[in-house]
Amino acid sequence: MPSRSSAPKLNLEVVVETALAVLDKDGLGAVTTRRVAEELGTGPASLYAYVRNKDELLSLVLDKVLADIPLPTARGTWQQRLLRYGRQTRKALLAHPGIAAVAMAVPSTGAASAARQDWLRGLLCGAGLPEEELQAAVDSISLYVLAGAHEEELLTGTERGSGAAQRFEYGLRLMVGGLEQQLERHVEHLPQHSQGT
Amino acid sequence: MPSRSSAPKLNLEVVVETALAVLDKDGLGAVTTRRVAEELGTGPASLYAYVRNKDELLSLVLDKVLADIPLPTARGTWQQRLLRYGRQTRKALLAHPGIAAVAMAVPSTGAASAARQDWLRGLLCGAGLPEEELQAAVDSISLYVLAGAHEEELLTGTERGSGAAQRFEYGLRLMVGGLEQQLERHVEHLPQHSQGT
DNA sequence: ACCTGAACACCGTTCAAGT
DNA sequence: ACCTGAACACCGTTCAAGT
Repeated sequence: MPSRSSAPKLNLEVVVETALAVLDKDGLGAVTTRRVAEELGTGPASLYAYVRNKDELLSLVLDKVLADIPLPTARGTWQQRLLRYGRQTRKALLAHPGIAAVAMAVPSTGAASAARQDWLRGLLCGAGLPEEELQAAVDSISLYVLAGAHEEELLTGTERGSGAAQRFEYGLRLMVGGLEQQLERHVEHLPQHSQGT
Repeated sequence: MPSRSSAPKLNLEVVVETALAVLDKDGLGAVTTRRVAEELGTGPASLYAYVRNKDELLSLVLDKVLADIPLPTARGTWQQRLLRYGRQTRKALLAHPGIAAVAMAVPSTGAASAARQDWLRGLLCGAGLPEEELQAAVDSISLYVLAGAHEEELLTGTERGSGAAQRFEYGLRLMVGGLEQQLERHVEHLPQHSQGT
């Protein structure tokens, strides 16, 4: 309504959406400031009104993808929920080829990333993992899931049969098994602990 | 001795060594075809007599680093040897900041990489892991070690206190614990199996 | 404040030409 | 066969200038 300024043609949200659209269509290599700007009908310099640099743009694209990944429901054991978390995250990342490479390359700032870490933390805390191990456990799981998806991204069509999915599942189960073992050790040492499920 | 051709000024080994020296001195970002060529007193085009492209050069640099990492001795349990493998690999990769990023980015071809995978395979086979699980287990361990080192590389000096090393150790132990659990399951189902160590 | 054309300082790679 | 200068087709980012 005020006449003193025309509405901006661009905004941060549309810049991030456009970058994600380019990634989905032509891969991470196609996400250049020039290409994103071109898609918006302008030049690369225009993006810098909304973003400090290309890394920040990629971080925002990553967080947008993470924000759209559902978190598992509370049904089932913590093991089942952790496995579902890993599978859902892997599947969602692979739907945007190249985004896992971004996740490995840029520090995981962003609200969606933090929310997912908090969810994992709550899950493992509820399972009985002691406070001093929570962060290390959350980091290990997060790292494995992101790295596994990233490795699958690199495989060409022929190599990425069902084998890759099964290897991902196997490693995820190894970590779940390791956590179970860790919990047993604490139960031994703290026999008064009440055990749920 | 033959006069019909002068000795080449360059060879593949010196190109790879120079690229690694640049990486060690100024980081992965400084490893450009121009910089490596300049260090050799020539232009970037000269490298292409020895290397198909930059990715191949980086693969060779990676394999050179991997070849210099010692493999643990046969002393101790398989768990102890696996932990030593992980710690030694992490330490050696972190001595060349940026090389873990290369390991995550390029497919792990190369003789040294294959030799290390074979060593892991032999270790887990000796531990009693069934044939059909070996590849998945080797891949999971390799992936975790490389990704863990890569993540640590990204941390700046202040963030990379002892916390990062402890988180790496924790995740590595989770995988070892998961493998132990996996082995117990197979012992249950194959009670005639003779168990060593 | 928002936007932009043009330029700067780089890249990886190719190729014709030299020896 | 080995080597190279020069060019090609790109990059991310900056900045003065416009509105």
